[in-house]
Amino acid sequence: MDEVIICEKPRSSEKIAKALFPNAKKKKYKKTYYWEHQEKNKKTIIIPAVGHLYTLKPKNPNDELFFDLEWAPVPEVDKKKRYVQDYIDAIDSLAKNADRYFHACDYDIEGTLIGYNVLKHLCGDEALQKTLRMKFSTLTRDDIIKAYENPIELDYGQVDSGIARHVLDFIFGVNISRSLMKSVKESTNRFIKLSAGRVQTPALSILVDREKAIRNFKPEPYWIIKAILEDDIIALNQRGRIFQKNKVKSILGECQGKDAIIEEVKINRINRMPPPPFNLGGLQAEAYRIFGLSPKKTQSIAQNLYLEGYISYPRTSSQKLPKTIKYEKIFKGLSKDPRFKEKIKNLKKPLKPHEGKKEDEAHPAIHPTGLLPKKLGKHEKKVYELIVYRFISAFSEKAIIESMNAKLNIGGEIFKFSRKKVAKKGWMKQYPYQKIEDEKFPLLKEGEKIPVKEIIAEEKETKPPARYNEASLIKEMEKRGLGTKSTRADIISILYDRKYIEGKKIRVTPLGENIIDTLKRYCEKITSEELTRQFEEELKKIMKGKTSKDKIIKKAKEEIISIIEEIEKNKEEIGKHLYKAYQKGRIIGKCPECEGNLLIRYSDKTKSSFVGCSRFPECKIVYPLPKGARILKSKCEKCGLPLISYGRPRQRACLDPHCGKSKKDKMEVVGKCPKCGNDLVKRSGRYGEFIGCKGFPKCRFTASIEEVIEKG
DNA sequence: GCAAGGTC
Repeated sequence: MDEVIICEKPRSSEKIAKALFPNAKKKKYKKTYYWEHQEKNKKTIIIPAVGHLYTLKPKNPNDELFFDLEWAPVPEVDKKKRYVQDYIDAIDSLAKNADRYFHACDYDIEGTLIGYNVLKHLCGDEALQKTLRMKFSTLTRDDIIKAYENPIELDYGQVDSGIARHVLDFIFGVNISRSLMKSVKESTNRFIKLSAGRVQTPALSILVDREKAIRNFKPEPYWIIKAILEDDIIALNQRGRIFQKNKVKSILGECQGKDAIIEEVKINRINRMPPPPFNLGGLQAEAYRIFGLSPKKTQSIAQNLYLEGYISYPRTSSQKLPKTIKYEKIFKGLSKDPRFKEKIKNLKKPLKPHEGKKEDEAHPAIHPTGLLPKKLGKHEKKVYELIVYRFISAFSEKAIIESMNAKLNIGGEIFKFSRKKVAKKGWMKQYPYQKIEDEKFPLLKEGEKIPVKEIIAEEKETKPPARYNEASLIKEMEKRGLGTKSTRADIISILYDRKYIEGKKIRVTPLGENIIDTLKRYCEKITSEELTRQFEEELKKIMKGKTSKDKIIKKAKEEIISIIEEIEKNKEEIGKHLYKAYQKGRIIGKCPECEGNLLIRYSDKTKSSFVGCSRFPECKIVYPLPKGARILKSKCEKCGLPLISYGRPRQRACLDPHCGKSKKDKMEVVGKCPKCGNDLVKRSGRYGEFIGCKGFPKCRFTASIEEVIEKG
């Protein structure tokens, strides 16, 4: 009897194989691995997918609108994912026509669909009829064995809602994106890559709202009143921000020149528990805070560390560290590094981690495996150590913060001040990224009178809300349920790629704002979280069998048709506005030679960006842009053009590569050398300007300017 | 080309 167990990914196939058949043989197929176990007359194959092996594509790519979709192998649709082919081939050649199948992918909608598509497309005609579902919530030995011994039926509600999720995202996102691009193309004959989607558009909308709030913000002046006393004590008037100037005057009048009476001195001790172990979002936020690494970079570093076996699975939302990960073993491994050992020796037994609230059915929080890395890159090392120290901290003792809060009465006005110091360092000593406060507590007694050096009113301004950065945007998306732990960083990078947003402190470009304004008018739903909510509800109904996927898809199709019709009707206006906004965002300064603007342009011929004048072809001013160059806000001191940053390590220079160089170096090409074919350039010599070959001194061809003009 | 979701 042949038995096949289909797993979602290589890592889980290994765990499942080892749990069910400790003696199973690990075998290789091309670059992939699977497990084989022979027992009496039963042979079992445990074999992995790599996430989705199949993806949707339009049946007919020439369709105006894409509603007719079919499943196609991922590598066929996405050339960057050729590695998936080996996994498909492995299943195709090893897992066909078995006597029974186990669907052992993650127990969620996507996992169910991953396994379903494998069974449907790769395992032979009858495979799905011979399929049982393993249901487990953790990849622990006990859970896996239980799931194998008590399999359930495949839940077709789950399958259908998975299919519906893919279809809905595709027909909304792709069709609306295409219609936006089409309106630009047809009204301006220009191509700009544009996109909209259930997750990226609401994310962009959050940023636009913030952008508008910042723009519309009117700073208001306010005052805070401070009392300066001895021992560097600065006490704050408890009224906080005062917006009326005359009130400030009257308060100053009340308390100026008077002594302070200490009304109250409170000393408190507060326990500060260690920070929770990392889930992916937490790691991304902390790596951004401490090292300035982008969430996408952190994610790919974590993925590498995981593949090398140094850390656990990083795509987790859990902040829990269950005993089953075997604390002792991990610490034993880590202790081989003296720097880690130094911290680990401070841990008190029994080992018990302080955990966070968030859970993940499939994986524990990110933690080191105990296997020490041999050689790591600069950033990899930083992220790895961050994970290790965070892990050690979770097992460390709480810290105790001692605080002093004092209330002073100065001429009837109450002033407050507080001081903090760490009374017991606990985990703070273990986590090198933690600031340890150590303020001195002045000796103050209740009822005592102390002199006041000065009372001052400081004028300040209310500040606009802060801009998001990548890390804080990920947190916001997490809070609103937009995207998943594994997609958020990628979605933000799409917003950058499309030039909807720019900068570390994220600013929205005119194009980004225009996309949102346009979609708000024609398809408000896609700009808010509403579409995600609606999907969630409908998918739940499909799952419970309360409605069918076909009904839901049909409804969505009608909705999209009416949206696209509206866009189509107004395509002239939409397209022109989008293009104009796109151009506006590309302006980087004034042209030094004419009245035009300098724009970032793209050459299809050289497949690279450059800077050129908006009055082209009348004005032919161009500047090259090195690959990966960024145009800075600051200007060149010599010529006023913007500065650029480029190369590795990053260096700064004027946009004009000839800026600051003498005229001699600025070679103006006037034609081809008749002698050697090299460029002819204008040069200046002792007797004025002349034309010479660029190949000098190899080629010594020269001519006078008049001669060249004469002969053309 | 266009989405969002899995994963090496």
